[in-house]
Amino acid sequence: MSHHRSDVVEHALEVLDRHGLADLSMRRLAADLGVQPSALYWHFANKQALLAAVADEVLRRGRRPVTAGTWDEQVTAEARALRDAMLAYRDGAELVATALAFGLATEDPVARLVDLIGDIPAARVAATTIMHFVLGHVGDEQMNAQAASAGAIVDDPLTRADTFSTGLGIVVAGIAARRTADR
Amino acid sequence: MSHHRSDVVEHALEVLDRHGLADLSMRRLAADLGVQPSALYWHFANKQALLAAVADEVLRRGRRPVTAGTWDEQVTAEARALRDAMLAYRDGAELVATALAFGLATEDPVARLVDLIGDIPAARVAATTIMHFVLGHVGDEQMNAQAASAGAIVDDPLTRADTFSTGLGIVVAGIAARRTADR
DNA sequence: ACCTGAACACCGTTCAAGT
DNA sequence: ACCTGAACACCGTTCAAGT
Repeated sequence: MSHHRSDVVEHALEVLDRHGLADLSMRRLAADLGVQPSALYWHFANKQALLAAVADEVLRRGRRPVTAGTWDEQVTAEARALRDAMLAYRDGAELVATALAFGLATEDPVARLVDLIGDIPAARVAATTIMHFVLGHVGDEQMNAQAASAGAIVDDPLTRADTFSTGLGIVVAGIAARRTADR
Repeated sequence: MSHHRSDVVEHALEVLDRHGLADLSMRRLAADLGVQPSALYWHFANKQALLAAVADEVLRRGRRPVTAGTWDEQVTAEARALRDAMLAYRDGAELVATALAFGLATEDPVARLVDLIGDIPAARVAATTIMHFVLGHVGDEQMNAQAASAGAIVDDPLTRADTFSTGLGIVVAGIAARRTADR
């Protein structure tokens, strides 16, 4: 029986979550779908395009409506939603980071952050700074989680949530300083 | 004739700079050295260890003595030095990011930043936030540089240096707010 | 519209053996 | 101390052909 693009993405998400990004190969995914590797190339031009579609789906599923509040509350909420979206799938941060870096994602979380930060000249730089922070922090979190599950280190989720808040607070405070300076 | 560990790293740096991280394979590097792929495993346990050694060398070559000045001037100078170090080699940021993420690097730029930020509870989080910013920004820069050399986009080095300064200023301002709050 | 079959040009890693 | 030779178990991608 035949598959859609969306079936492939759905299956890729499962392989990702169960085995990690390193094991998400075209050949393994094809085997998982009961299909030849070459069949995937009817749906996607190449592996990067497939991964971009998967990253988009991760971001789409994590999207939250904009909350009421001041700009900094909104930016903070958006950053937390992005963190949750990426934490929901194994290696989510690395996946999203590469998709964004290659410019293949259609979801654009940076654009949403730019809107929330508001009309200052540095809005774009500020938004990508937030995004870099979130990607970097969650990337570290997921690395540590993996090391911990391998028994290499002890991992405290409470501490991780705490450092995220503190780091995010630092960046948001920096943007606040910019905003008052720029008007 | 026989090689040292250091010869291998040196050669890897050349392959990296000429062909990029994606083309830096054990087999290609071995061919470049005039040696069988298996020979590399006498020098390094695996590819990750080899890449960590290369990342260490990139960081080592970019290291600068601590300058005089206030803490924020020193942190800014250190962040700029890290940027320059990674910009000096093609895909330097991605290389260093993965080495640091896997915890295999012996160079520890975050520890240096912690020292410069000083004795506040959030020093470690603040330092990794700076590091995430630098890695993310330079990673984007090197992606764009590659896209530009492929003729896909126009790339203005002046703008890139400018966004780096602005973004760094935001994070440093955020840390400054923390420092005054925490004492 | 969706897939097979077969091929091409690659990977990282191990291990006994050589000098 | 440093390397060869050969093998193992993989990759992504292309393309003619099938239904």
